[in-house]
Amino acid sequence: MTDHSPQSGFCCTDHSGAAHTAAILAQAETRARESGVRLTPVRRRTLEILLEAHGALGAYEVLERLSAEGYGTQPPVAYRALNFLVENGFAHRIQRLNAFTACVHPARDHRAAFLICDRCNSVTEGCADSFSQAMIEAASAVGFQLERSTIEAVGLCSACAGKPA
Amino acid sequence: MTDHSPQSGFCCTDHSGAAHTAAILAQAETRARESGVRLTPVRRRTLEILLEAHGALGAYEVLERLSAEGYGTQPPVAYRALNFLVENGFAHRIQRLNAFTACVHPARDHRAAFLICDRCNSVTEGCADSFSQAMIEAASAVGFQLERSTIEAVGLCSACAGKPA
DNA sequence: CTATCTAACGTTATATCATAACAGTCAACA
DNA sequence: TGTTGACTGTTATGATATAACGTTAGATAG
Ligand SMILES: [Zn+2]
Ligand SMILES: [Zn+2]
Ligand SMILES: [Zn+2]
Ligand SMILES: [Zn+2]
Repeated sequence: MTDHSPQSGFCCTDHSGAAHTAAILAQAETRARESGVRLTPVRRRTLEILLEAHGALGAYEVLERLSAEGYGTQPPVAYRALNFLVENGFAHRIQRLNAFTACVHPARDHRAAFLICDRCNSVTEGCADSFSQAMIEAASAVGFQLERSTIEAVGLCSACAGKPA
Repeated sequence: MTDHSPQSGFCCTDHSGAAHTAAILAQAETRARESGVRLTPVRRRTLEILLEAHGALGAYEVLERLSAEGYGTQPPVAYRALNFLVENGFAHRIQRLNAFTACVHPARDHRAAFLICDRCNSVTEGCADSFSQAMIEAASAVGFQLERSTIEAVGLCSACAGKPA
């Protein structure tokens, strides 16, 4: 149920358990130390908030929680922390939802793809390394030097697919 | 230079020539007639505006042009026309840019992928039917019923890759 | 131990993107 | 010819994101 190895394609939806949260947070801290970036209190708390969330969170939702806990109350506070997390591989931005989600395997370099449920808005991160490689090659065939890709799929998660419309 | 067949992967960047514009517009009109949707003046003009543009256009850019030509002056005018075009396969939305681009082959059913140049903001539409199929299968392996995907790649177009930074 | 520097944080103000809600128009048609 | 429904337009507002600037606090050089 909980295979985060890079070849596994899409993985499970449930990343909100406390065990996962703690483990992922620990990985993130290790990686931050190794790469010399500072996982400051706001940044760390923002990552925790994302990890505790069931789906992706909008910047203003994150801001609400942060300001309720005594951090800054204005949008840049949330956007700065979130952008830091995204730029350093601790979180991903979900374009379709204008929202952010914690990376489920921040310890390794990877290309991600996302499965977004139309019904319950759950977001599942999967590994898109092979898709990305194929796209880099297809793009290069027309002279385009591909740097990074956004892959977001919309449909029904397994939980919602079972239920009636 | 101008192969729009569905197997060709990414195709050329230059779709702004008058010949292309006219041909694509004609295809769109044919398809609209066939599928019983109404390509009204605002909608048709909006599609022309997208076709004439070199890259993707934001809704407010489209609105500027429309209102300068005597159409409505308020955002819903542009958003309604653009949403109509997207829903009916005449245009695509580029999530990363909050912008819209005319579909280069509105005559056929297809899954699109986009190559977005970081430097000049050009947008190239390519065919992603095979990627999409592969993703549907990968998603189905974890019980996700995939409906549609957004695939957007960022990098340097062939024109910009040659130039100095 | 100070002076200086800089990354990070916080604020105010504003820009940018998008939609809700409702009124007028007009062609289709019972 | 009255009704209907799709379309276009408006006003008003909501949602997302950033620019610009002052403050704080840890790091480093003197
Ligand atoms: Zn990730
Ligand atoms: Zn679901
Ligand atoms: Zn297309
Ligand atoms: Zn370019």
